[in-house]
Amino acid sequence: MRANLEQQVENFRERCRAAGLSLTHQREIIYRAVLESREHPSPEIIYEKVKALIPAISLATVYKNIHTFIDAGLLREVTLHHGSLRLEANLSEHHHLVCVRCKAIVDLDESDVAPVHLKRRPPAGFRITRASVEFRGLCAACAKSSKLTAQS
Amino acid sequence: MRANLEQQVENFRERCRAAGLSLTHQREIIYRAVLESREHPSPEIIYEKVKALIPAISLATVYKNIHTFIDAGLLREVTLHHGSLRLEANLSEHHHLVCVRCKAIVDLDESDVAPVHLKRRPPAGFRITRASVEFRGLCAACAKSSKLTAQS
DNA sequence: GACATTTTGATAGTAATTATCGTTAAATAG
DNA sequence: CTATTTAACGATAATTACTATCAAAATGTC
Ligand SMILES: [Mn+2]
Ligand SMILES: [Mn+2]
Ligand SMILES: [Zn+2]
Ligand SMILES: [Zn+2]
Repeated sequence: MRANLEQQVENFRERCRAAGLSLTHQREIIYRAVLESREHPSPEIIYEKVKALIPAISLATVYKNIHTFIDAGLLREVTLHHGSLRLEANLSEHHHLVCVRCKAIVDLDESDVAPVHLKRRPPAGFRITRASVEFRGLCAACAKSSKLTAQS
Repeated sequence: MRANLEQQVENFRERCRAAGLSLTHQREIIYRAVLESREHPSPEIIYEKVKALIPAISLATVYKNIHTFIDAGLLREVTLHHGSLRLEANLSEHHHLVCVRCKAIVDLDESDVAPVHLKRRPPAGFRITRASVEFRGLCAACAKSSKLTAQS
């Protein structure tokens, strides 16, 4: 499941070529920085790490490449809703259906999903208070208007 | 599961009193606006809805009260990571453990979780491409430093 | 290596959110 | 019911995260 680093970097180079992306020094360093991070880093964190290796790098370059990589399917974003706060008053346990295109969020009742549970003990003394499932996909409207555009 | 509106508003009033929060006109209108929204609205959307009823309301008031409500457990945020983009290079199907306090995200292997699946047909022609579980709770470090502060 | 095309770095600009502060409304005491 | 205290509000400046612009530099192709 966890291929070795150089193998993943080689795969990265191939996918860049396939996607017609120039293989720049910056790109490889940025990609490696994410690859080596276990903590699901923010662009700022990546910027700090990359700056240690390429002091002259611009924050804009980091952001631009992160988006390039996401579009090419080389990286993924943890949540589709980092753009702004999204609220709900429904405090009952339930799940969500999210459209990767328009970001719509639809509630799914708890009873509509097979019970989720962690088989192993949570790592490192973590106390779990709730669990919910996020189903990602395309809503009907978006599916109609787009016939496959590299999606997470 | 879906109590009637006025009942929920009455519950809201009680919880405000219990939490020592003044019952202002603005608060009730804001809370109702979220309660009546099925679409997991952003603060801007709530602001627009509320403005129709209280034209002089300030956007800052909407934001402040939303946070007051979240802190009091009256509302919940859909994602704990709306502050900034969080990345991952792990493209395999897996799940997450998230600390509600420090926002740390830890990977859980797919094999550690009972298989998730939707029992019913997805509503309205939604095409699901992937599903992942988010377990929320407190990491060991945060559990140590906080003995219960109203958490989602 | 020369040329066309991308990408980069610097920086100005924008969107979402938060802080500040003087004014107003809610809660409480009398 | 009125006065007083305290919490909340509205206007707006400030901050944070991100995006657009554009001239200079690096890539890829022949
Ligand atoms: Mn919901
Ligand atoms: Mn992950
Ligand atoms: Zn959609
Ligand atoms: Zn924590």
